[in-house]
Amino acid sequence: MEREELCCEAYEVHNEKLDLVSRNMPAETELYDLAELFKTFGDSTRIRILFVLFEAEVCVCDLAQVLNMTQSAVSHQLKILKQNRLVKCRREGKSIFYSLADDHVRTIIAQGQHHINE
Amino acid sequence: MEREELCCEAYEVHNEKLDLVSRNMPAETELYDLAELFKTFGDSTRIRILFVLFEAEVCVCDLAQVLNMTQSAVSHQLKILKQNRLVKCRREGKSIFYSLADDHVRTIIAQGQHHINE
DNA sequence: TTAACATATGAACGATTGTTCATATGTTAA
DNA sequence: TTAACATATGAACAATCGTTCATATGTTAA
Repeated sequence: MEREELCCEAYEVHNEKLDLVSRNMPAETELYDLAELFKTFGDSTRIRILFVLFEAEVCVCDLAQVLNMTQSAVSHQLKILKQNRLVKCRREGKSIFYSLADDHVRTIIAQGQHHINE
Repeated sequence: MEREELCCEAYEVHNEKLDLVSRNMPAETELYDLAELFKTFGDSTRIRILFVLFEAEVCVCDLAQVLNMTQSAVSHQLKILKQNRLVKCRREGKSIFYSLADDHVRTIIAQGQHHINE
């Protein structure tokens, strides 16, 4: 037997399981990146911003008005969403228009909705 | 025109967009629940726990050993995962075995992996 | 019942997070 | 250039979060 001591007094079964687990555990960096991605979805303000972008490409001041937030607060959250590649933006004159970066965002939130509505 | 003042000096277009947005914005409680769900995924310790449960139903002390964490820390995180219905558990003698609550968990994490690996 | 094991939980701590405020950057029209 | 508009950003603050430590609860065997 490989391990000296084990909990639960059920040695063999546990070793089998744990070997299987370590074979399929992603690398440390991927685990960190995954957590970071979901952390980005884990705030109702950012979720609201994303739902706005589901419907339209909008500028920062419109987001602030619709969500009843300060321009600064919106801008800070947009930065986080952009850093995690959930949104992209383009400049048009004085305004900067934000939109969804790709369709994974829709899929992930849709899966989340399925989970909470059952 | 409905609104008195608007930013970006582009009144009509914005009103159209914002009407569309407000029609499709989920209720406050759903936004909050969604954020709460994703917050649960937003920690690398909990992600690691879930990856273990992808492979096997395990007890708390095994999780602690595999993840090199204290039993207490694991137990606290399992409570959060359980509150958000990501895992379920059953007692077998002195041990309590944890497993995935449903397959949404796998799907959501898989979507997350797709997003970060592109 | 008692002792040993497995898990859960409350308090406390440092660390992280989201907002606000003030201000900086960038763009356009005059 | 200057003024006005749109957005970004750094510092500061309260609030939330994850871990640790000590201890409580629950189960089993003796």
